[in-house]
Amino acid sequence: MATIKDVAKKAGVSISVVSRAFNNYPDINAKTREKIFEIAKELNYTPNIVAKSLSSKRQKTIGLIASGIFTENTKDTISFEILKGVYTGVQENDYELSIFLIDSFKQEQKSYAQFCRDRKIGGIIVQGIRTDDPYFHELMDTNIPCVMIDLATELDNQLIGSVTSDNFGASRELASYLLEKNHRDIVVMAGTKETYVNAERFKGTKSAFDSYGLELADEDVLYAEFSEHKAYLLAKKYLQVKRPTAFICYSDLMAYGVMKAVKEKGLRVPDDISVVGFDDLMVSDFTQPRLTTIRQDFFEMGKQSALLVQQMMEKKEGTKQKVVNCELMERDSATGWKEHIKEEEKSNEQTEHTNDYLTRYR
Amino acid sequence: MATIKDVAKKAGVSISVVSRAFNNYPDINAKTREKIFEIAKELNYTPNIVAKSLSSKRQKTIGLIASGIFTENTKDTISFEILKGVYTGVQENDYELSIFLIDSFKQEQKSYAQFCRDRKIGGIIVQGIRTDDPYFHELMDTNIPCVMIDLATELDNQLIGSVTSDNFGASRELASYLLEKNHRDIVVMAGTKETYVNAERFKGTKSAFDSYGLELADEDVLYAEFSEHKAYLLAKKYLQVKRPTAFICYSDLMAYGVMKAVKEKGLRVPDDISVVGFDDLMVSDFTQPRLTTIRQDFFEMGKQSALLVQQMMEKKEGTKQKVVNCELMERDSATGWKEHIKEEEKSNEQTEHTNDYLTRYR
DNA sequence: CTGTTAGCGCCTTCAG
DNA sequence: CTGAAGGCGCTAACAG
Repeated sequence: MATIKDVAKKAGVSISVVSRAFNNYPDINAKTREKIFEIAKELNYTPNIVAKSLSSKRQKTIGLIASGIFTENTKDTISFEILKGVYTGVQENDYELSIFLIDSFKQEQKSYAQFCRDRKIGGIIVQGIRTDDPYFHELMDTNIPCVMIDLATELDNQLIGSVTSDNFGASRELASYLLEKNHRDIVVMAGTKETYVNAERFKGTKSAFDSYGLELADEDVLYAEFSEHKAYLLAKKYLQVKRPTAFICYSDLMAYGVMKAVKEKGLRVPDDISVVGFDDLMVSDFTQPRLTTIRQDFFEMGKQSALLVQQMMEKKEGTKQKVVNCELMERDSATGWKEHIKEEEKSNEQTEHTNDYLTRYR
Repeated sequence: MATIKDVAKKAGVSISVVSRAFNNYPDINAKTREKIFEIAKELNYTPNIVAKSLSSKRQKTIGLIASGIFTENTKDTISFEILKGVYTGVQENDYELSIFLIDSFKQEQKSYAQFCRDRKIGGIIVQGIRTDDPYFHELMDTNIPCVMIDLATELDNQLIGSVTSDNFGASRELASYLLEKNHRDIVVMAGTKETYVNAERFKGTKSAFDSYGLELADEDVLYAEFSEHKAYLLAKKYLQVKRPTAFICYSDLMAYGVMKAVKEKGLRVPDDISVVGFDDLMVSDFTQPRLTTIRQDFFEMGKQSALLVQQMMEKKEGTKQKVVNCELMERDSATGWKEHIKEEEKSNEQTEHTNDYLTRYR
């Protein structure tokens, strides 16, 4: 375990020179610097991050605070994708990552702000935490730069950034997709009303309806709080009185619930009712039928968050709101309304071919 | 940001007393201790972990080194489960966790040992790294306690522990399950031969065959390196010449590949050929048909690893090899072999265990 | 039981 | 361009 001292001694300079060399200070003789690096390599020396973090003025560690990871549906692997993205972005510029996973069940939650102080965390990324979380507000009141994933920020706070999917655009595209296919009796299985992503998606849906001169009736908008089971129950109830031609769901999980309700009603997806989702979870490529949905690039969102928070930590200028594009994954759970009836009549045999193989290579 | 100094001053004691109070030293007056805690709470003080880690003799941070997370099949969410388990186990006892994700594609890998030194890591958990990784050996040569997940350890090194699934037992159960259902033409889609888990699973399979007086022919054991696509290709090729009644796959991913090959051959799963897997990935509950497989409890494995490495760091006695139980998930991809059932009906059950049988099916 | 005194390994003024 | 010196916040002997 070589320390900075060893390097300094062997190089015949003082430790402060070594330190400066390693931190890319400009005021070091090129030769000295070179020699130092040489010796460092020889001695297999790398700066101790802990000591560095303790003594240094500027923080180099980023905190990722994620909630709901333990309680969330196991089909839901979004947090992992985000984590991978964050890790990638953090590592790219030699920052350190410290993760803090919140379990909303456990009582003994610790203050996020304290978590940061104790670890000398200089910038943080929050994901999946609720805006009414008291610790969240405490955190916002610190002077630590913070980027939020999928959370709105009306506050014009220079210390707060955000990264989200293009919820509006994607949602608009999704609704348009159905509208183009002549669906007119559409019900929206929304998530949690107060939520930022929900609001954005709803705007997108409405915007698409607007373009067609259509309106969304209140009774055709259901709120299932992003829960598979609640969506199932709501859809089931709805189908007892009405028969729409399509469901737009604001999450894949809810789409699964809806599909279940539709099937239990003795109806077919998509022949009788089309169902589309939002997220593109892994499982959506394996449902029966495969779910047409919006793919969110969670990895990219994580990575962008890391990059953004670094930018803020380094006090560089730049936009503090990043939007990541989505992609419509056209699969088998939605079909044209009316047209498909004709199609079905003329070609019965073709259809069997499509659903057969589950395993596909991308 | 209150520091230990502030608390000491306000409490009218020296900082070392505060330090000792917080570290539960016995030689502190109960009243003093109480007062210190009181003031600490008042000042909202908690010890700075970085400073602690720098100055303390005993290390309190655990490293998780995981490989293959970025390159692995996206259906494969095993690493995430392990991570969650590790996090849980680490947090339970106020250790710190530092993660190190290796991307085998990237050239610029860093030394694991250095990673540990730089962070004052006192114990580490490795997952998914290959035994022929040079950095791995360097790590083993340090005096840092290390627990390996799903890796064998013949070495009787006091600094090395391991946590694995009960690969042998589960595999034996899996084969027995098929054997009981009268399958006799079974092919094994194995993983990577040199791998610990593969060897254990293979032993399990053989053990089950032994109990039935059967043997496994070499040509009926295929090695697909745990790859979905390779398994698909191997199965496809195999089916061109032979027609087994069942496939035992040493991973779910490979089972998907096999199912695909079976279906492409115009055969049905499980009516014509049964297929079973190992892992129980999320997707296995959604394949068509749903995959019968062995569920591994990766969360528990992660948690046990964390607990074990702590035990080693604290130099406590105890077993250094932990085995986590698996569970057979009986779903729809395997069924009884009908022709055998008929045969059996006419003949005596006793004959089943004779040598006749063995020769007949060799 | 408590205080004093060195560090842990590095960064960062401030002189020179 | 380089060196000396004083921390960062805490732990750990060692006296008292």
